[in-house]
Amino acid sequence: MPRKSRAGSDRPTLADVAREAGVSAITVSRAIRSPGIVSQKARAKVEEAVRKLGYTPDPAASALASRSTSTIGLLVPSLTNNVFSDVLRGVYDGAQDTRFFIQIGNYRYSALEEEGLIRAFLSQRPAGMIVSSRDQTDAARALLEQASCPIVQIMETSDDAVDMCVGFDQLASVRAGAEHLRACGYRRLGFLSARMDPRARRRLEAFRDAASAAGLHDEARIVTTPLPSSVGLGRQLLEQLLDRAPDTDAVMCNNDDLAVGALMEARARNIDVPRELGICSYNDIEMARQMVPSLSAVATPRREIGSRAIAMLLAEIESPGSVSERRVDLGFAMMARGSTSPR
Amino acid sequence: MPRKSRAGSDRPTLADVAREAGVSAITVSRAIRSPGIVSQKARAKVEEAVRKLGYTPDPAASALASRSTSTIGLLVPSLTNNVFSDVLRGVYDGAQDTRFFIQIGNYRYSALEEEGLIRAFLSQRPAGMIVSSRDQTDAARALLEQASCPIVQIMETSDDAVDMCVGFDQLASVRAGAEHLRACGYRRLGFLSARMDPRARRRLEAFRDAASAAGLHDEARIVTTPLPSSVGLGRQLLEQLLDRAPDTDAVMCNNDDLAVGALMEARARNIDVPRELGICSYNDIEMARQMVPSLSAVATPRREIGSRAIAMLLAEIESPGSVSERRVDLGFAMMARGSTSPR
DNA sequence: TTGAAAGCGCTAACAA
DNA sequence: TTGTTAGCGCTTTCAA
Repeated sequence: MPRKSRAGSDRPTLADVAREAGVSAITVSRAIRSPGIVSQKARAKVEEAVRKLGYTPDPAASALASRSTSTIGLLVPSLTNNVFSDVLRGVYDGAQDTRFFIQIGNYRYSALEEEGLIRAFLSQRPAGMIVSSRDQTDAARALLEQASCPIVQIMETSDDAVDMCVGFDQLASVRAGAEHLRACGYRRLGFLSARMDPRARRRLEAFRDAASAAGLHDEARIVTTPLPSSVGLGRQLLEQLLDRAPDTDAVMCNNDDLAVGALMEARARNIDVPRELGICSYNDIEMARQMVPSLSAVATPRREIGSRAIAMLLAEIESPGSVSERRVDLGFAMMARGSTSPR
Repeated sequence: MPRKSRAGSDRPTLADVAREAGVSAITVSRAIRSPGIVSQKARAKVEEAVRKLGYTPDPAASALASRSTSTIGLLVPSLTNNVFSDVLRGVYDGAQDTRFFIQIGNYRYSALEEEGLIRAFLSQRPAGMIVSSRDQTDAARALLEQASCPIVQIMETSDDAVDMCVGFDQLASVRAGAEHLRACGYRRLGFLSARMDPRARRRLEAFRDAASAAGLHDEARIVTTPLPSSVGLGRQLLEQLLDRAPDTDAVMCNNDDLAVGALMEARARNIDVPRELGICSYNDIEMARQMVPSLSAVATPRREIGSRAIAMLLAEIESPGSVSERRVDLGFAMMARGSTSPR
């Protein structure tokens, strides 16, 4: 049966708008996408027709014809983790008022799930991708390398980025924390860490190195677990640490949840922080700063990472090759507060 | 250095797979979408060809031809708020291993932004939508009512849901908190609330009603601010409350951040919790439970809301009309802990 | 500056 | 069970 308006979709199409405006479909398309290249008159007629019919473009048709979408994929290992909610915020704020949509994929700290998501996202021909790890499977890495859209890897700076990267030196940041504790005069340093994903593992390594270099390494004071991080877990880990090595005088925590938990456990045991026990947190989410005593912390630029990543991506989408600084180090800061003090 | 320019159309299509397998395109399509309806032999040939060519379907083409996508839109007012990160987790876990994708829209507590997002999402012909508010603009509400996909409104139970809803009785939950404080013997009840979106406002109203009914209402003890909630803000709000009404003996907080902040401020001022000041939190995220003393709280079923919402949606997408319980009340629980005590 | 024609890659509808 | 045909609504190309 020849062309005839199908039942079901009463939604106006580009052709309907064209008819209404008395121009061709392609003129409507141009008037919408690049108003600058059509005449004033045509544009006005199109705008009027669009308004009158309540026309909204069909993104699927657009994607099919143009072979590109307005989707930006964002892959994160966790949605509960406060770290990533800050990154998310930076990304979403940066994408606000652009034609782009953020689509989040949560791979739950599984490299295999991540690979599946990368595959699925790329099949949509995204305008760009932001990925949170540099620990992809080989297949995932290959997919990213073959991708035809710009890609930003976030959280770490690395020399072997697929395309662009923005983050900070994770190892140096942990060393700064250890050094802070040492400089305060603490000598029996513990380390608490949950969920040993590759990044957490590298940070633990960095702590070992730093402690060793200072002659303060004691493996008995390193307490880790594969469980996901939480405040309650921080309490448990400190308990374990103190069972094993009661004379520990300071503890570095691999994230804020654990540090808050450690602080609470210390309080429950009437251990004086910072006098009897120094606590240094990692990431520095707002809550950590508001504890009593306020937690000293290695502050990481999570939100900035998100906003910088999306900015780089948008610039690169706009004009490929325009981003000259393709490897951005946003640094970190050691915030000395009440939970540690010179002794 | 610019990244690779235009992608070649080297990507295999359905037609390529069909040629390789020696069957027609539609058979490939069927073998992929509903393997059950093609012969064993054809299926095997198709699977082999798919593997050999590394074929991935193009979702845009599929969406255009079938007039439907595998996208599920999820609209939340905030990404930082812990409340919604729990909901997100429930939704994502439920969508895991299905063919559906979750696409999040963050309307940042703005009804106007929400309307824009609803419009944008619906133009994509989503398979379903989950929306977090019942306070849409009239236009947004109209869009939802005309939508041709199932819709779940979450967080509150309401009688005028657009389609389905899952949540709990927000007003009763706050009344339960107020009643708990009264039952403990507290008599001069305060209330702290940040960001007065419509839901927060309704909860404040419910608190006023409950306090009034118990003869315990005192407007001077109600401290609110339009600022977004944070632990630091909880500290400030308690400070304001105690400036205004120093004899306040208990405080209900409109969420956990504020309650933790209030607890910290009390600690900084050496106010004994629960003896001198009772604190009741709202939502009950894990952190609240781990404080010292542990925070009493009205626990809300955030994760369950997410998983139930996605389950209802998937069922309804699968077979429209199959969900009989279209209005689900998941309840709440008053958790009495150390931050309040009978006196 | 505008338009006509030709698909983009897939699926609905019908036919065999 | 399998295939044929005709689009889905848009953008690309090329021409005017």
